[in-house]
Amino acid sequence: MSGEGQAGKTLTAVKGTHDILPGEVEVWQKVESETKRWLELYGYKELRAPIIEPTELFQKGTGETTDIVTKEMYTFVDKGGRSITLRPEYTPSVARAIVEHRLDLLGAPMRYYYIGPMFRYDKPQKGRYRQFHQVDVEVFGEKDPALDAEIVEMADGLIRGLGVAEIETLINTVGCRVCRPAFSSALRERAAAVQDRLCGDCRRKMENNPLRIFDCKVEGCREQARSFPKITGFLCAECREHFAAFRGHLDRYGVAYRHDENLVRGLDYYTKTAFEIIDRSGGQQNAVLGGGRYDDMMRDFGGPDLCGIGFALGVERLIARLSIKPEPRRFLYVVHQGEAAKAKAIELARFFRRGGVETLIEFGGRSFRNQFGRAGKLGAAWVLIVGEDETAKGIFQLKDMAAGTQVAGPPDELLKGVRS
RNA sequence: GUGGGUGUAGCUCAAUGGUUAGAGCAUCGGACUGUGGAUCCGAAGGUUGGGGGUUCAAGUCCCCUCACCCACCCCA
Repeated sequence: MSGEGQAGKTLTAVKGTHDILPGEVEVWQKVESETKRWLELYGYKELRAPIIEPTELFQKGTGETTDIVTKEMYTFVDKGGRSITLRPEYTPSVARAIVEHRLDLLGAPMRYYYIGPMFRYDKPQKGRYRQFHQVDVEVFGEKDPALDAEIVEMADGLIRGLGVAEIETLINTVGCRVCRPAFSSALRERAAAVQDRLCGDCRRKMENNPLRIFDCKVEGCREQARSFPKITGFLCAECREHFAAFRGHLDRYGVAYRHDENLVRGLDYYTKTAFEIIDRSGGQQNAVLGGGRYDDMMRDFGGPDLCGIGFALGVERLIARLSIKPEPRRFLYVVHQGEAAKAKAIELARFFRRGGVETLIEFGGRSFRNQFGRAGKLGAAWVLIVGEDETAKGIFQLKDMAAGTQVAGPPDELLKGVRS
């Protein structure tokens, strides 16, 4: 394509965004409906927040130091001079909605889900897009580790239920404000001692987020990281008990998981439980789902002291690993010839649609042969024949395209035949 | 933001620096004006991503640029 401002430029979708066309959209619809059904079995209700939010929401909620906030947000100033951001993630919006509408005073469980687009100004690659879609799940106000286990069991069951078999569920704990500082400084100290053997990125991580050294892909760093202190040795009593109880519940559910001490989450607000579901069949962007607990986020955000836990599932990443073929829809194709028949055909199309049958009628005015050919190619289940004779008698022909059989009758009788 | 790869018809791909850039599939029309996705015949479809350069001559070589793909960073 030609560059900006050049003549002959064709318009294309914005970099990192994609059209989801008929043929593929049916897979999305299936994933969305199955997801909704599954989450609602666990008592979740849909909460729909706007796509745009005040920029400040993410600065406070997601964290000023995160990559998302420092370099990945779509931010603009609106005509009223407000700084607006297309949401890069959903959790802050839910927190805002709870505070704004005082949902915490309703007495109902604060279990929410949402499926929709998120926006991050990343460099696109496989499994990573500038507009992408997440299934987002949030629970606020429940601190029992039984919930942590229930959520992981639900997430695991959702992905398996959709047909991704080669998955692995990873769990870890990242401690809390009481115990993490000691761990961080121990880690920083240890990393500093061997820093000449770490990559540049890790030397940088050493300062602001030493936990992330654990998920570096450079072999030298991985090797060093193996001898680094583990979080489990630093956990406070509360975090230790929480993690033990969480695992106990997972065992009771029979969920297969692996404790990965290197699992850290990218967002600042996580506390205690962290989990991820990855696809084992290879590929780089293999994290299909990630989440954890964030017990301090709501309070830091200026809201009530409510703990929270949740996850986000990447819909594109999930669908890339699915091979489901939705059932083709069965529909009726109306063929007609002549002016009077055309008028009747239009009337009959409406009659069948009102009767609940998907009906397609086209107005090309071609031969019956042509129209039949087209009905066959489009995959019509039935063809309704409306010619001069039929129109005059009020008795029409209905052909079953798969069987090749044909019956005659008045419209209401044919409708019954199609619906049975 | 950093690095690598690829750009030719709607799609998948051909074309030693040398005629008017081709093929398959798809589309449309005809054979075929009351019954099928087949077959045969035909048509349409392109500023070879864009711009500049080298050359008698560029789809092909060089530079720039854009887009897509892949990887890093980070994340879903």
